[in-house]
Amino acid sequence: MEVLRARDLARAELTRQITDTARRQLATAGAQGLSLRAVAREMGLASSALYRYFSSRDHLLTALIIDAYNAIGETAERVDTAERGAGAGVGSRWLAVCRAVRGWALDHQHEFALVYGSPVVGYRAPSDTVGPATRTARVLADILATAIAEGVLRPPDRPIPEPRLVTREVRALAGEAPEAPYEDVPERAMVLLTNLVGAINFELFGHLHNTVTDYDRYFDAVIMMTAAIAGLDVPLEPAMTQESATRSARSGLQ
Amino acid sequence: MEVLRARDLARAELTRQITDTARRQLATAGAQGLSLRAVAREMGLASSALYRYFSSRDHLLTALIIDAYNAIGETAERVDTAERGAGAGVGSRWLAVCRAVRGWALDHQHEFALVYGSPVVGYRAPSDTVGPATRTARVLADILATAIAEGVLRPPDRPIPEPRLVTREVRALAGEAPEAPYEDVPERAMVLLTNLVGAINFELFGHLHNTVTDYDRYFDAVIMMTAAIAGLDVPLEPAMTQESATRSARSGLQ
DNA sequence: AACTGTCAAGAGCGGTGCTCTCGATTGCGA
DNA sequence: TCGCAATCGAGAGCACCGCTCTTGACAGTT
Repeated sequence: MEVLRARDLARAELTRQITDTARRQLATAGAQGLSLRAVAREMGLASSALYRYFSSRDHLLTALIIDAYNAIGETAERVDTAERGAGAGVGSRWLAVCRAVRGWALDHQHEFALVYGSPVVGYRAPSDTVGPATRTARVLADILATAIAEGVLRPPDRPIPEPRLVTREVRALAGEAPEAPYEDVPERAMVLLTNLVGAINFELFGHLHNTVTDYDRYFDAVIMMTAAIAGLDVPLEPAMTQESATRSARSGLQ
Repeated sequence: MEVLRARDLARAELTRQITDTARRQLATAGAQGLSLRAVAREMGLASSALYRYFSSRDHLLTALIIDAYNAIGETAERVDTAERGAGAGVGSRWLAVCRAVRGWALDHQHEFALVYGSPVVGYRAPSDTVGPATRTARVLADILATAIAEGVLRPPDRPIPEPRLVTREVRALAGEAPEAPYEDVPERAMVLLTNLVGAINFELFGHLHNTVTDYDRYFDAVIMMTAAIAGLDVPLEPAMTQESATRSARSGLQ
């Protein structure tokens, strides 16, 4: 038993080394540039040996995608927990989480593009990815639910009329579906999430080039403006303390 | 002279045939799947012959990108001109243009992903693309400028304070920079454009899967909600007359 | 008719994902 | 303790890719 476990351990270790190497390669060559041969070469293995661990390039990609989703979600959860622990209000929590997601994206540009950019052609994401994919959404939904509970969410000027536009699963993401006058908050939350990802992608993909002067301040302003869609007030005063993003995406991914 | 012109004509014709074939192949294989050899094979040419017309795969990609930008911009311009001719208000014009852009994106998913999705690795867009890229933005900026001129744009509740966050070129996109209380409209317009692209990408990339019940109505709601960021009222009542989008992107790109 | 520039074709280079076979090693049950 | 079976890495090979270079055919000009 023990020795068998030893073999499995060795196998797990090598599997981890493969994904790590692949992730490093992803950061320099992009998703479509991910080469099994190059991974094998860097590890000093024959390319065929990798197929003992990942039966295809797609399976390796899936592993990387799940890892990326989890990393983003874990970042969001950690930052929100810290903010909540520091007694921050819902607006500050919201901004902090959004900043943290952007920070992660700037630090892991190709990984972010892997999950939120153009899908890799011929690749079909298995259902294993949906769980990790919702972690970030869950954090954001929880903040909005807290805002409702605290009574600090401004009801919308123009509510989205029936019928509801999001599925039951989404409405249930932050517990029970909100009651009047907050019935359309799930729809509005979806817009906020879409815009968060969209704003990051826009920056990452280079479309902000020559259009924006201060990327950090602009991002904060975007979050402030879009949060208003859900009636959430985001304070802009606190000094920028991006979690880990040091460089801007001025140049974008290669 | 005449004969020489005949030769140039033949060359132009073949060039067009190449881009058409490449575009068709783009729709089935994606940007990174674009293969010069496959294009040549489909045309009954030797792969090497294509290099007489496009000195590299990147040059062919650039041509496709410029074509896509122009097609989107031309769609936006045409729809807006038609709406304006029909006496539509700024809100209706805005919605119509956004719908048209989404419609084009749904009909040309991989082309849209080519310009607004993850950049192709190793590809550096030449400056030739910036002109066509701003056509759509110009249309949207013009609508907002009209809204200001007509006095129907609601001033923001929380203006973006100085300093301005967008470059002078962007501020000048719709003529003169707007005056108080509309100084921050360019920033807000940027958010609207980002969100338009982001919402389409989110749908195209499959992230709306299992979260939204009615893609068309949801998109309209998104546009209505985000337009409010700039103080623009978008009417939702008029029947959905998507320009050319017939199928939804429920499945997304392959 | 001779020349000159343009053209498509073909071979070849180094790269890719993936499959298959073949030894070598390793861990477990008898 | 020994033999067997499972596991492993290596290597060759297939069909594909972008791209380069050379070659021979052709057309338009002089």
